[in-house]
Amino acid sequence: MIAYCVLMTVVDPASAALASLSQVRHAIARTTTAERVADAVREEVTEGRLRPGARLPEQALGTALGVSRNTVRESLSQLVAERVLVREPNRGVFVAEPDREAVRDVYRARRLIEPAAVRHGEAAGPVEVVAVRAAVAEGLAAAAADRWDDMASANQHFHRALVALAGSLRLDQQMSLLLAEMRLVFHRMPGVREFHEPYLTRNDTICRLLEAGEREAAAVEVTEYLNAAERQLLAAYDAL
Amino acid sequence: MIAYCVLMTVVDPASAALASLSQVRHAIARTTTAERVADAVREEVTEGRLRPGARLPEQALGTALGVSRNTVRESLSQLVAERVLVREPNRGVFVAEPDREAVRDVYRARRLIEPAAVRHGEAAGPVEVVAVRAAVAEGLAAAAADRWDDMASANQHFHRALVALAGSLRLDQQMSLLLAEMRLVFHRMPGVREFHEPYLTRNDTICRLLEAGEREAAAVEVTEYLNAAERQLLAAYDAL
DNA sequence: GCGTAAGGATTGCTCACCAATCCTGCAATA
DNA sequence: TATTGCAGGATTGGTGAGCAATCCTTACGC
Repeated sequence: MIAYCVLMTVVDPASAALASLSQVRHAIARTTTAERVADAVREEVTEGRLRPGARLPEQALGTALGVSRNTVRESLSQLVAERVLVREPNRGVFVAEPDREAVRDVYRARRLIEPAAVRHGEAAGPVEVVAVRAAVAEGLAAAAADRWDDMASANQHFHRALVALAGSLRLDQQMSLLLAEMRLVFHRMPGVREFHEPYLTRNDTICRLLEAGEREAAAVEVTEYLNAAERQLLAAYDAL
Repeated sequence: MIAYCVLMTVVDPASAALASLSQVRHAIARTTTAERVADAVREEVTEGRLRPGARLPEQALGTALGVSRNTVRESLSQLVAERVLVREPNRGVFVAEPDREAVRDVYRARRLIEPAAVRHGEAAGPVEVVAVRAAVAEGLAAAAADRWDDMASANQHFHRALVALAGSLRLDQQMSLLLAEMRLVFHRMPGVREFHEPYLTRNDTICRLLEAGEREAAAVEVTEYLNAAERQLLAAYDAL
């Protein structure tokens, strides 16, 4: 296999270039209708225009988006798999309402993944650390401009950048799912600003440690960050 | 919300009992046809009866399983999301053929998750360690009886049990996806027996360390295990 | 050998339809 | 009063036919 590729490179350099193009094929490939519908619904949910618990009737969605009910069904199934929506058999699909246990479970996973990525991530090169710094800057800028929604997004970018230190596409995708679920948690409670603001300086601290190469210290800081965030969220649930 | 539940308990104990029943609701819920089709296809793939690269025409599947093409499409979409199948737009869906890079990516993720679960898992109680021991015993028994397929399954149970030490349902599911992908890797190459057998004693070693409470040492052992397995698989790819 | 056109097969998607299930409201009953 | 029973309407789960677009194959012409 490898020998074959090498051979091709020797014989015909252009072929190798073409072969590498096949990796971006999915980018060229026209997005399917079902995907676009799923993207649209997902955005409505993550942006908070569809609140947790809201019902999504297939017929209504179909006519609203100008696509058939079958296509809608396909999209909804995908979002159910992503935990953005929940299907209740013979009743319909609803925007998920993460409960206390969901929060605890998500944080158990995050406490495992994020510090480990910071501590032992195999792709923690300068480029990846720069991405972390960029997310921190994005958050500070958004806060300075009073754009609180953007600050929340920047915070997600920060955590995504931390996991990216592991250099695993599959882990990145898993993290995206967890963060999408966190968005739903935030939409269930008030005070997004109050929640995220204190973490701006924490993010900066973690990033500085990373830039200084002190990964163990950074990992410890991440763990404390996550513990504090979980405590705060659970307390908010109690007060609900 | 919480106050309301407590109130109900005080006023009417039977209501609390009924409320607890809602937690097993999903167990009652009749499985949908699309799900069953997905399960069937997934099993065909993981059992190796559908080889990597095999094509799955929607029409043929539908008539073979006695369901409509729409239902088949829904099932296939789900399996594509699980990475068991790959969809090539306007061409069809195929059993995935994990390449070298897929193997490297999966192992990057596993090297992050598994040692971290062993090292810092928050649910590493006696019960969970017993589950690890059970998987080790299962593998030894299968090997003693020359049931090599069962030994491979037992090995997967072992790694699932390691991740279960973290106590996160979401992490468990992510691990299931990674292991399903590994099954496809094994089906692409010969010598399942030769590959798995040497790891029986390693599994036992890791389990002993866990039982002795030496989690750090166990985690190091898991890391070396994964490194060795990845090297062996990549070498097998080169020889392909 | 290489480009190209015709033909067939499959996918992506729509539409119309039906049975089963669920929800609602209302009457009947204890 | 509170529960039970029961039409009715709405929604879901699933089917089948059908059509345009795309892809693959093959044959043809140069």
